[in-house]
Amino acid sequence: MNQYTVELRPIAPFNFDATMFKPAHFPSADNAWQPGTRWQTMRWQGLALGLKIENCGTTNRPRVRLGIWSRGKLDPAFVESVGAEVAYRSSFNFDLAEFYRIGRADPQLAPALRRWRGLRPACYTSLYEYLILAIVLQNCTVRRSVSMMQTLLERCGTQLHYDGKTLYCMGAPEEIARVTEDEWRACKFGYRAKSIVRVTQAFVEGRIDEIALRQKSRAEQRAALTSLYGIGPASVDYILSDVFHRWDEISHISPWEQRIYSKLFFDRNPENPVPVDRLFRLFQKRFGAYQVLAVHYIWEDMFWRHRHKPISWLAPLIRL
DNA sequence: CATCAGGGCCCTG
DNA sequence: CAGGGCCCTGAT
Repeated sequence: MNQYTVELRPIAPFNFDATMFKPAHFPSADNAWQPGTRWQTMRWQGLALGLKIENCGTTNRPRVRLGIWSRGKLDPAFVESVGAEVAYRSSFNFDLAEFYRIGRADPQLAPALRRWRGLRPACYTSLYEYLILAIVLQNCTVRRSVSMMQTLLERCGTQLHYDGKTLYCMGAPEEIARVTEDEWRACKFGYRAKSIVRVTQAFVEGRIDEIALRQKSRAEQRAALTSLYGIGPASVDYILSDVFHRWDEISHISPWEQRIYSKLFFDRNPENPVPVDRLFRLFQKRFGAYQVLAVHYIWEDMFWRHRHKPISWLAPLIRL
């Protein structure tokens, strides 16, 4: 394996661990984390890369060392582009100042901002990989989603050994396209098999260009995503925020999130949740243009606390 | 054992 | 635009 290094400097403040590890995510064989280090595979321009993202700075003077492992040689421009993509995906260059100025006035948000100062939303995958994830999340428990992701990695992924880790890198759309709908059904993907095949086909045929879509309007992004078979309002809402960094709108709340939000924001018994319209109004009124960020901070704060010491009301709401 | 809802979406009427 | 069907799984 060839190895390369890039230095990155996120805008301060930067909380490395709260940005590079999200305790609410389920484990996946394409990444590993320990405090100060995230290992993450990445399919970039068709190449399977092993990344090591290391904290070399502090919250106020952030520095990140990005190690890149590759089977083939990489030219300097390619290496730079990997660095830029990692910075984009984890919002290294987003200035949190305005959000903090507004958020500090909110009595519920302020403590979370203090505890997690420098936390940024992060999506460690490409749009294509996120679409696949969105499909395997639909209508199933965490265990089943984990199993389907593992199947995808084992069947179509590339196993990488680097820096003492063994991780899978997700296959390119062309590789996933070699598996038929019937084969996915045999792997217990159920009706999602059809969605996997059709979304993959859209990428193989070049009908979706993630980089170009980043510059388009919200409406154009929504239309492009909705046109994909198996991608509806819930998946689109996650993608608009996680992949395209639109942090000013929450337009979909699923029942399990509704129960958690009801407890968090209204201290309601999750079995008797408040209507989603009330949640939408609350988010809009209290957090306005930063509602996705505000909810993310409160959400992550809850999951870090849960990880440290299980929260009794939360456990039954997470369907394992 | 049977039934059913579920971390959506598509399609039909 | 409301509601049934869809693959499976786990809860009852």
